[in-house]
Amino acid sequence: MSQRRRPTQVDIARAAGVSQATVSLVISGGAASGQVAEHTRQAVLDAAAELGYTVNAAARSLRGGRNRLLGLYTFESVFPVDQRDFYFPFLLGVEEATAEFGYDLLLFSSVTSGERRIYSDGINRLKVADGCVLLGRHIDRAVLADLVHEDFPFVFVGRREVPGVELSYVAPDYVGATRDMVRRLTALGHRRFAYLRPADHQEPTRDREAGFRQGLAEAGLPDQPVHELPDDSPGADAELAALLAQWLADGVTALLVEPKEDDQAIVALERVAADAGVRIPEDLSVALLGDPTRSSAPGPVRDWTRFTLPREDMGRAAVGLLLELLDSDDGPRQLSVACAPVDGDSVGRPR
Amino acid sequence: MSQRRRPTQVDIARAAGVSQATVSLVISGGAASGQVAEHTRQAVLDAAAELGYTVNAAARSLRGGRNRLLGLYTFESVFPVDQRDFYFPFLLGVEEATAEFGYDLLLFSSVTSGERRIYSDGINRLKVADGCVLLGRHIDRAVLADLVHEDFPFVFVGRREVPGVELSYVAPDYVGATRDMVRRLTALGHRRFAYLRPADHQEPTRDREAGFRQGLAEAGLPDQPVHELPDDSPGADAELAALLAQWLADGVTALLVEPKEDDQAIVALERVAADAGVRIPEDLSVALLGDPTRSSAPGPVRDWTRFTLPREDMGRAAVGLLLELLDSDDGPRQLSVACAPVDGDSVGRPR
DNA sequence: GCACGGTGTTAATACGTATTAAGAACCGGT
DNA sequence: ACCGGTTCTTAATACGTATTAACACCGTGC
Repeated sequence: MSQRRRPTQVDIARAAGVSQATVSLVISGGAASGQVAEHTRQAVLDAAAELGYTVNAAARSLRGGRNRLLGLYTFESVFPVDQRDFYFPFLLGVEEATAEFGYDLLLFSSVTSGERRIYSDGINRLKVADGCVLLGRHIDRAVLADLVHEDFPFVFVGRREVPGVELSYVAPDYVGATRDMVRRLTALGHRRFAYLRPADHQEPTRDREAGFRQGLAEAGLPDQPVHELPDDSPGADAELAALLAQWLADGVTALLVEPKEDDQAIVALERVAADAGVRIPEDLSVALLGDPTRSSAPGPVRDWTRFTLPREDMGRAAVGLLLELLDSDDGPRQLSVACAPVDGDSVGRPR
Repeated sequence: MSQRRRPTQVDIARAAGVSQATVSLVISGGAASGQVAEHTRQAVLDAAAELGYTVNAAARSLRGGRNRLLGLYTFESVFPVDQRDFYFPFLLGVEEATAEFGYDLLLFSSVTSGERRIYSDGINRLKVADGCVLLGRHIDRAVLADLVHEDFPFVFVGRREVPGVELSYVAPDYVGATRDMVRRLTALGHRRFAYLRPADHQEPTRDREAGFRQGLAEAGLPDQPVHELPDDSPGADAELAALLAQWLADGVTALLVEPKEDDQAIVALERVAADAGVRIPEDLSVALLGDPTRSSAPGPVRDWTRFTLPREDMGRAAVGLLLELLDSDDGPRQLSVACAPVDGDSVGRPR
């Protein structure tokens, strides 16, 4: 492959008999390009095609122009190209909306020195793109603050807080959806609840819990116990069995569970309930506060009562919000997306 | 988005009492930076830290050339983000290898004026990336020739020929795999064959057919009939039933089928054989010359005897070849990838 | 004292693009 | 003929960085 110098706008200008500034007006196609006469415009395009011209993305970025590239970056260790990945539908929504808006999608998946990072040697790699959608549960909050400080346009998928800065994000309304789930359960007659959440305290977890407490307060019920999902250590089943026994002894008739991104905890819950002879929903109603992942356990899959977050729609909405940010001088924005209830069959009237 | 100006190397230079060139030497850390005195270097780093300096990647790229982006473009009308898409595994392989080599992957999926094209107003959009992997069965051969003429580095996935130019590609060895399949069937005792192929005459179809004829010649057998897969028009089943009847009357004991990208033809074949009371493989052995797609028909899925092409590996190999092209001045290259046999249960001894 | 080599810094420049104010040409009205 | 407005093009400049040859200074040897 010969390393021929690529043609620049100066080359096009010479070939078309105009100035480089005119070439730029035509090629960049902005509002000012309307000033250019049609015959001049055509001469420039002909010359560009003949010489095989294409824009130098770096030069355009340096000058503050746009490359019509939107980036996608995840803080998770695995890039979401596996269809079973929780984040895969977000990628589909992002890809679809990006294409529709006439942008190409840049997957920031490169690994250097065994790691994938936004900042490498102080250089923000994301700036190759005009803006970026960010995914992931376990974020680096310092990196987010850095992105805000350098005014790099991004939209995070999910609600996140970083002290001292305001972020743009598209987030499911977990507060409302969880409150509605409690409302539904109390309408069925449930008065005693238990609640299982992941051990970390990320914002989505805190939002669901806030919705839980709102739902209880609405129904005039006292605060009720919140527990952490056991991890997958050897004693986890025994721990869960003990919790289950305690709940039943306390008169708990409904359990709310925030699913993790794998289905291990839900599989364990079903196993422990079956071992204890507890039927779902006859003896204990169980509602999930989100979608379970595709089950990797053998056997029929339960149709859980839950709410579902529209992941593809959220990916699309993130792109829409990001493009709004690119087009305006306003500050960070937040968008809330409703979750949809799914009836399922894991909830019934209390015994 | 507030428009605060970010600190530049000129600002650092002023704060440290040195020139911008000295700042650049320190920050870029190349071989030449060893010339800078330690106390000067420290003053620069202190000033950079105090002012919150980060490198502008676009300016650095403009000065140096490459963006470390590899592109992916498909000539198919749908971008392969659906996991059932024939091309999805290629995308997975491309993404994985691209990340490993420290490049980010740019999906050229943008749609303008209702279309997705490489050349728009004569401008090659792919050139935002350093090079590009191309996919698709129904290609625009003129576009490929244009890419070659402008020395744009690309690798096509699959063997393709364009008059007057030589292309770089990674291709399955369909000739060898089909010849081996014929060899296997003749070893089982089959002497009379029928062959079904798609109606178009793309290179992969021609390669398989060449392998078929090689296998026959090896076994000292005369040429045998080649037919086109019926389309999905109303009379297609009748047409296929007539062919089946003719084959059986002629003593055909083995059928070779090149699968299309959908499974419609294979579903039809199974239906027609069952209607005619022809059992596979007892009455007629059937071997597929490639992978069938995931079946959309209800019921158990047959384990077809076939060869399989390693689509993810091919995606990876395409990236490897593309990076070789980027790093060398040599001309176009071709790489052949072996297909793996799958025993399946649709082939047996002739009656 | 002069010449040479080594060390350290910098002025100048280039990379390729986008923007803007200025200039030129043209047209219509008075 | 002159003036003002419109259309179109362009000279000049900026964006932020990396590179290179030139320069200044110092030390050493003759």
